[in-house]
Amino acid sequence: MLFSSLDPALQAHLLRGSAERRYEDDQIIQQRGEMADGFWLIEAGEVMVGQFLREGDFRAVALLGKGDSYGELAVFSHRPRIVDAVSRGQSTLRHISAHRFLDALGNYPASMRALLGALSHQLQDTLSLLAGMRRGTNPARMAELLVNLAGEVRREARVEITQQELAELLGITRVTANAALRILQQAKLIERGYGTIIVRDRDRLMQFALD
Amino acid sequence: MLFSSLDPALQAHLLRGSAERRYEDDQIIQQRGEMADGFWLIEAGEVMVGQFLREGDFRAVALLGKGDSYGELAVFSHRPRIVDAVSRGQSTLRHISAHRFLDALGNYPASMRALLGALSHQLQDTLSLLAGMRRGTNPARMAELLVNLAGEVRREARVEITQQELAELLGITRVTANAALRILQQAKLIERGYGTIIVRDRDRLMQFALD
DNA sequence: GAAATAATGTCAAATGTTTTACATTCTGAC
DNA sequence: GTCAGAATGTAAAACATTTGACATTATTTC
Repeated sequence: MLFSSLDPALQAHLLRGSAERRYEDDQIIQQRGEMADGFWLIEAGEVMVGQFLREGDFRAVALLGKGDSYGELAVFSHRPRIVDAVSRGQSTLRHISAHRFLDALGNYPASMRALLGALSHQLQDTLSLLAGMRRGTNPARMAELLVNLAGEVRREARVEITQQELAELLGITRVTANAALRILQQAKLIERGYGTIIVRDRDRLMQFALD
Repeated sequence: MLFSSLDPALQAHLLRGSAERRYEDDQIIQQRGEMADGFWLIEAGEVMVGQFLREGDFRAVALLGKGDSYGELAVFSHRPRIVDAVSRGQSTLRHISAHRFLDALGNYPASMRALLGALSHQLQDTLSLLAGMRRGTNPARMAELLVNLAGEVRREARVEITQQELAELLGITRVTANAALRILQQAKLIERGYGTIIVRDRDRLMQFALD
């Protein structure tokens, strides 16, 4: 994430001047098309980033959590925002103004280099994702997604997410997502619960993703 | 593109120290996994960027032409390259060393800001593409791709590309690509030729892409 | 604890995509 | 001009995904 790549002194400076904002479940934080006046740092809770489609469907791009930042891109590019962001459950964010950010950044040349590195890294990841999109079967792509969501946890991670949300992240329907999960469960890699997926064997799940 | 966002004086400086290299049709310019020692600027010809899959298939991400640069990401992120690059027909590139680039960049703070902007813009575009990937039917996605390839041309653009390559850019098979093109032709938006697509009506094609 | 709401599990029909296969057309080389 | 190679056009079968529908189970609300 970009904010965490900044110099700690700069991070502190930005936080001092930031405003805390709370959002309720499903509340819209930013909308596509708006011009950026700053970016957000997630203090607590989770945020879904993606695009609302015409019919009201949502195509998720990422699920962000505590310590993650987002919205910096539109600040740097001076272009309208290209994704919608929605609070998932209650969340607390800090809003850091573009003006203050860009001004302060001039005094931290090392942080600019760090930003270039972090941005490049992220673009590499995204391109890799784009190239790999269609690769592999749905169960394999689902396995990869679950490994990411489960995080670093060694064994028995509990991921609190609905099958609807998983489907939106993969760009498939809930029926197909459920079928993929059933296959992973039959292989004893996960277990399906109400609003949760339990990752039983992260290592073998990761192996499965590479097929 | 990133190179073109740099200060003209910096561009000139980098070009002076660059080495010219020629590549033949289908020759591999860079491979996934290599560490970066620089980036390329395309002087003439075209370069396909994407990933070779295990079975030898190729999943294209972009088709670059004269004036475009690529390979900067791995330089900034200090990570291995994540895409393969292949010459499409003969091409002439200039290789700019990472060392020289990063050294010179320190003297051009405004260019660093410009790079942040250009990188952010590109990441925004890529995220948008990622979110839109599965959206729309194949004919609609094909229409969008052709509009991009046709460039700024007002009417009657001639795009020299095979259906196989179009399929690789969309991540579908040639059969499906052909079917999509047939539909666009039936709507009198394009015409299919041997190794070429003629865009008859760019405006309506763009309209079609939004369905 | 009953009712309302949210989420999961599953099915069948319709649709879309890939695979496989082969004929045809175009282009460049000789 | 003929031939070989490259690219296109198309069809049928196999496979995968979506759509729409409904039953079931879990959770929350009152």
